[in-house]
Amino acid sequence: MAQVQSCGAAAEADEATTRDLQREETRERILKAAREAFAEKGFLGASTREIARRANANQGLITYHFHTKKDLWRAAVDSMFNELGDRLTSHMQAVGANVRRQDARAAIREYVHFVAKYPELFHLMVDEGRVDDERLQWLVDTHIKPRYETIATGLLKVVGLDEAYLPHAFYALAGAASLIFAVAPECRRLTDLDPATEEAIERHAEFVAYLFIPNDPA
Amino acid sequence: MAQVQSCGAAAEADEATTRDLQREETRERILKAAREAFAEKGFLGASTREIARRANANQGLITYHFHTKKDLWRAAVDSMFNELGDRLTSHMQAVGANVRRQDARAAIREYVHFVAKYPELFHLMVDEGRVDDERLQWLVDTHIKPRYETIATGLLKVVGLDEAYLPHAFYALAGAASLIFAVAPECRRLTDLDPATEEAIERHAEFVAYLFIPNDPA
DNA sequence: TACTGAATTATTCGATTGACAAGCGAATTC
DNA sequence: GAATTCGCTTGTCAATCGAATAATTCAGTA
Repeated sequence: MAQVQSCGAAAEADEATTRDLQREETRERILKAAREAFAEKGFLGASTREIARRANANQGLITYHFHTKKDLWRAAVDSMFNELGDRLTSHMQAVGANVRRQDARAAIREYVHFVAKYPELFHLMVDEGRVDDERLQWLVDTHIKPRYETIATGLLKVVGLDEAYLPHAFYALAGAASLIFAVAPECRRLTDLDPATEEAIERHAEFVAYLFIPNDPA
Repeated sequence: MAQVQSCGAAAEADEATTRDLQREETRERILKAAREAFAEKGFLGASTREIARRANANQGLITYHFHTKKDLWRAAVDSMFNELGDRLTSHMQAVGANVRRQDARAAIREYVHFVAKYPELFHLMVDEGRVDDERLQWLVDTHIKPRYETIATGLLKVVGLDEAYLPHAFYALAGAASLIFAVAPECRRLTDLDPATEEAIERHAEFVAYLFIPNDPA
């Protein structure tokens, strides 16, 4: 992940720059620690000192590289959505214009696997979605809205869904797909199932897929 | 909400006790404010000073009546779950031993209406369910486990559900029912729907009920 | 009425938070 | 090789947190 501009034929300055390498390396180290910490403790629960400690970096470096804690959080969310959004949109685009039920189920399966691998995204959404502040506005506009459009149109096409039910279906799907992984420790304590196992993920994916897109076309 | 032991025929001391009345009244006022504040800001985001301000009470009263902030939170959770238990179990018992699909749908409807009224319960579950600490253990053992049993057996009876899918169905239902209300500000910003309105709640209840218990018995 | 004890207030404490300023020292540049 | 840039460290600041303590008010009792 510590890649710098490795392309050779550039016009301006792109020397090896040992300094830039280390700069990017520590920046990435902090970012990774921030993602983990925010996922575990939430925005308020994770302190910049703990993030720095996780990243084996000085606390002052956070201010130096990311200005404020909020900006660090923003960068962490960005990196998550970028890394993981690619998976989903590419899958959706592969499905194409005329979606069939099997394709839609596969997309839901992909979505479930996605949220299972990165439950911190769900935590972020729930953490930020409850208070209507400037952070939420940024989150919705830059990341959630485009994803909503994609999923929504897909659901409209496949299942004969009244447009009025669209928000309901969207949030029902998101919740049904994500919650079990978001509260995995609780699930382990409540049942004898570990949601993190591959079989549990696949079983949940199948359940949710057939829940929203049943066999009978009705 | 400021009811005291109004029953007359008691053995020991149950004088009118103007003081006990006021004591219980302020206690309840703080509890209500705490529930609201915890729902909006989360456990860390809500300060005891803000809770006291909301309750029109002095901050010291929180320590006096509830000892610590965690105990206040615990009491808030208790009061919420007790109300949920009353509503849901009475509804479940009315359903009786041989559950029919319509009855099960009604129960789900009731559940949706409840989580719509108290989205803070979902926030609590997500907040606490992600870290396996002593708070989670208490939460699962005292509140979630009994509710899990109830809902699980209900689902097993009505829908022909493989027991292996039980945890998946439970969390899928909880997530599908709750998320849209838990992130209501986000939903308002994302769509043109306000999940807090009565019609939106009922529409969501109907959607979820028929999602998990479709018309065709198959 | 004088007294008592509980409910409430006012004040303060130690700890932790995010953020900042000054300086160091190695890498870079001239 | 001297000068300088810049990633980084150290130390510190005001603000805010939960909680404890002392002071005060006031209803109930004898």
